[in-house]
Amino acid sequence: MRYSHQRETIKNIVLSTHSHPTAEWIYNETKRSIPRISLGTVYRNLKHLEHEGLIKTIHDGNIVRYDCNTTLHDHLKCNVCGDLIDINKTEIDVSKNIKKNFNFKVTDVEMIISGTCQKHT
Amino acid sequence: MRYSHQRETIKNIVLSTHSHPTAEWIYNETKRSIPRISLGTVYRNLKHLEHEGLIKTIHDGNIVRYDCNTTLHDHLKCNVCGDLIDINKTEIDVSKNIKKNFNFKVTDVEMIISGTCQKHT
DNA sequence: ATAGTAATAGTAATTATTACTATTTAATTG
DNA sequence: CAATTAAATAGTAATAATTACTATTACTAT
Repeated sequence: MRYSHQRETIKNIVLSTHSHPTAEWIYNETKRSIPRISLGTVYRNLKHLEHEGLIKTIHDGNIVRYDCNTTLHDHLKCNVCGDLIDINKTEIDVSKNIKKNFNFKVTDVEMIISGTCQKHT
Repeated sequence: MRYSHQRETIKNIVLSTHSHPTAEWIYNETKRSIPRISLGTVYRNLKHLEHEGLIKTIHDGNIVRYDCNTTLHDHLKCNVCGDLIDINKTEIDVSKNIKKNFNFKVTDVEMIISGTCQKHT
């Protein structure tokens, strides 16, 4: 992987926020220091960074977001303000704890566990 | 809600499969009995059916699927064949059980719990 | 310094979904 | 039953997010 100023800038921007930004937000932030950057460059480098394990893609409904927290964790999504709040795996083992620990009123849970099913053993 | 042959057909198709179909698949199935049906009609009626609580939307990465199982449950997604396997809430309380109960090798977990955060109390 | 090739900018293409509008059709009423 | 009314549809256009394409730029090794 050859050095590029654009990728370095994108990396620093994503790694410096915990706000789960979208590609569009990252694009606009990057434009502040590299005004002529291309949106395609942002997408390409986000893919590279994910492939290197530096960031993770998260699917917030049909909105794709990027997360600098690559540890195994989940999210609480507020339906009013849209915020995503990080929670650790251990904290969700009993879903009743969410109300107590986060003062968060749960209305829906969407979880997809990925892996390999029994057909491919 | 006025009766429509199109909506009735779409409803029957979605309710008769547990394969978590996409809008495109439902569109093609519906065309078999209503060849001139419009894709917009499919999307509009899937929204209606969801609004009535008859079906649920699930987000499989960036692919939107529809589920006739409206009970609170999650999914195992196989990275090899793409299948989504229904699992009940109680079965995931301890994630180690997944390997044992489903012979499913977990590589990633994506979960979003929706609701209202403490800022809106 | 130059050559070679990866990365970029800018634009076009693609895909999924929604919006729009003239026409059709289900329900209502006389 | 025929006429009326408004909801639903078909067909098409528009939108949004992402990817593909290509000529140009700029790292890096020699």
